[in-house]
Amino acid sequence: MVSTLEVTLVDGTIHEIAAGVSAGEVIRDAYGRGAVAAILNDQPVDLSTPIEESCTLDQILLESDEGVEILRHSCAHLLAQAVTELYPDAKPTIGPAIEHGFYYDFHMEPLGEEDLKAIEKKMQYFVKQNLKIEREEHTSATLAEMFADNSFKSEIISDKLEDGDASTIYRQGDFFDLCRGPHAPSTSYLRNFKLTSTSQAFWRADSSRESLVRIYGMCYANKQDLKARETLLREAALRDHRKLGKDLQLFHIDEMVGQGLILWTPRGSVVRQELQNFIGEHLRRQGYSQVFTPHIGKLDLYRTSGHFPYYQESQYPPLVERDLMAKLADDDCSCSELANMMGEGDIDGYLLKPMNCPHHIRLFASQPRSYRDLPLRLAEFGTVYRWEQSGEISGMTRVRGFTQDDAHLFVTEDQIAEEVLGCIELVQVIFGTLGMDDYRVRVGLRDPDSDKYVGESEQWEKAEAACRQAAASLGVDFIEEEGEAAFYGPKIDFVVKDVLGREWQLGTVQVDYNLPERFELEYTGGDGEKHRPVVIHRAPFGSMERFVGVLIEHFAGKFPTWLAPTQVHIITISEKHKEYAAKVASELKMIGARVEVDDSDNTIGKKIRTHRKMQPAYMVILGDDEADNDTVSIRNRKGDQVQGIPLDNFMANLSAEIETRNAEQNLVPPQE
RNA sequence: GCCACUGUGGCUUAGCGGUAUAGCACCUCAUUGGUAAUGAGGAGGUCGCGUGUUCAAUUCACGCCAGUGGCUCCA
Repeated sequence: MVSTLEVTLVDGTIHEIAAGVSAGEVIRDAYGRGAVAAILNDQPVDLSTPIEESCTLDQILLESDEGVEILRHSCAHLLAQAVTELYPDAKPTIGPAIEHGFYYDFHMEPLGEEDLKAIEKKMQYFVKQNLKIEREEHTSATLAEMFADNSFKSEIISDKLEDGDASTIYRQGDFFDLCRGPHAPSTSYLRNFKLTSTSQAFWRADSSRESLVRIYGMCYANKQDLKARETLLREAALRDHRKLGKDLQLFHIDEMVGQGLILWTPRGSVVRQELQNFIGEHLRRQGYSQVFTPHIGKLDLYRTSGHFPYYQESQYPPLVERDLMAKLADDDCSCSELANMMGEGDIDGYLLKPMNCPHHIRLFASQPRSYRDLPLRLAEFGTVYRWEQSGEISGMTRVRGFTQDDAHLFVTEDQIAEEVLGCIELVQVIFGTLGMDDYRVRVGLRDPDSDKYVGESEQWEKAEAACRQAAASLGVDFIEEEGEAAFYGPKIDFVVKDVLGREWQLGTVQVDYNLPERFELEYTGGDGEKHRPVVIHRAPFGSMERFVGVLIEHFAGKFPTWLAPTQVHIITISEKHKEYAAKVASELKMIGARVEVDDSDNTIGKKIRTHRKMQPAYMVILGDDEADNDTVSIRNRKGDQVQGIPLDNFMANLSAEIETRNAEQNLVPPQE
């Protein structure tokens, strides 16, 4: 007599089944096809799992987030199967699902692009075979035996499993892998995948351990999703600020000048200058004082601040005076001796500044300060230099020299909350004006296990509390992340994504009790006693380079009128209109517009096509009709056009659009 | 810094052991054209840099520089 079990589905219906019937069968009867796995008593399991007791059951749809994640994990196994078949010496290590796909790390000889194609082909072959993916349970002893030839898997087994514990493997064809599952039922579920790239990784992300070959792939539930992702990546490539920066002549990076060093072209400099003017207006309103400080400072300054001892590897090496250098050379001083003497302060030198705060702090300390002077807000577009690893440098977003829209606010403890809020409001005004609403707020805290921070615990706690409180008062979601603090204090960061989904920290506000302590800053309070101020560091753009890089992608090179490197391109119909074009150009320049004239003898279609590439806010076309009536014909970037607009009218509207920093272009009504 | 890949006139690109394609851009001439390419002609390159192999290197090898995708790092 076969016993009968009750299976309760999420919709509340109860199915009576015989013991040993698989979860998949019950689900298929109840919901039809479309599941990739099941949830049995709140545990994700394979569809093939036999039901032995009464239970609750739900399906994981192939098209759901959880379903696709399982698919991606199974696809990682498929990759490992293909790799081990083609390269019998390759040792699989780990292979998880990630956003959009999966990767798998192998201990093997490095692969090239050709190899990737061959692996992909082999994977497709296994997909066609439609191999069953089957779960097997084994004791740790058996598992240790099965994976004896793979030291990585052995390490996992001995680390994660107690003696006598059982765990599972998944088998497809001749291939099997240690894995908890669940997995898709068979390889034919995995057909919508594509291998994307290879890279080096380290076993357990530890660079002192074995170097591994990582293979990345993407995988989706259906063909449309895969195609959509491919299309998105192609479109993203078109918005890439490195490509647009070249096409639109916004910046140049020169081999001869150096890696990660941005040369701003005239057109790019316009964008930067407009942004700086914009922020300058807000600084004046908020009571900031503008300062200028040099690009270098003595090593001792940075020993005091902590920059030199704590972050030596990410700075350019110190500059040493010529006479001292000559003397050291005469004394046969070795490089390591020199480094030691610098580290210990036996000789001094200068550092390219990695941050602006020490200079600003010395400005604060240059005079006796009273509580009446606070808050003292010192602002500077200060250029700083950091030795980023060569492989990490990229376009404008990761560079070695960059200009921060920096400021340091010297405040009393009572003023922290209000001043932090003022900083955050500034960031929000800027992001709002530019239509950047897709950002997240991150409160960066200490990593409790790291010793890279300066200062006392007590001060950190106060500062972290201040940041939390400020973030909470924002009214937007924020997350706290350990290990994301600056070395002198916690911070509130505004993080945006670029077109490829990579995150960049832009605006930042940091509360710092430590540097005032290290520099022994003081002010006289209302009580006549000496008190220590708190420093708030803030940079709403972060760096001009990174911000403009992200902005190029945000606008796809189509800057709003106030930011556009050239705002109006004037195009003549024929030679007869040169004179009128010159007149219009000079009047537009009188109101401060950035204008270019094309009175060449190319055809009108040709000229429009050419100028479109440079993305002016508007093109103005001038012919007989316009010259005779003092009007203009205007064309926007979308190709909408309007004719017979009186020149005065156009100028007034253009001025207004620029002055209000309108993110939209409104001078041409949209066409049907 | 590490791994893989890439580097040909301003841009996109063909080619490959015998100093090199084509398109766009540029210049000249003709054309005076109303909203996404008028026609003809011309000029422009020590094929990233260096060393080696070879009778001969842009092509092969090695080293360096720079870029791309990742890894690691990121005050």
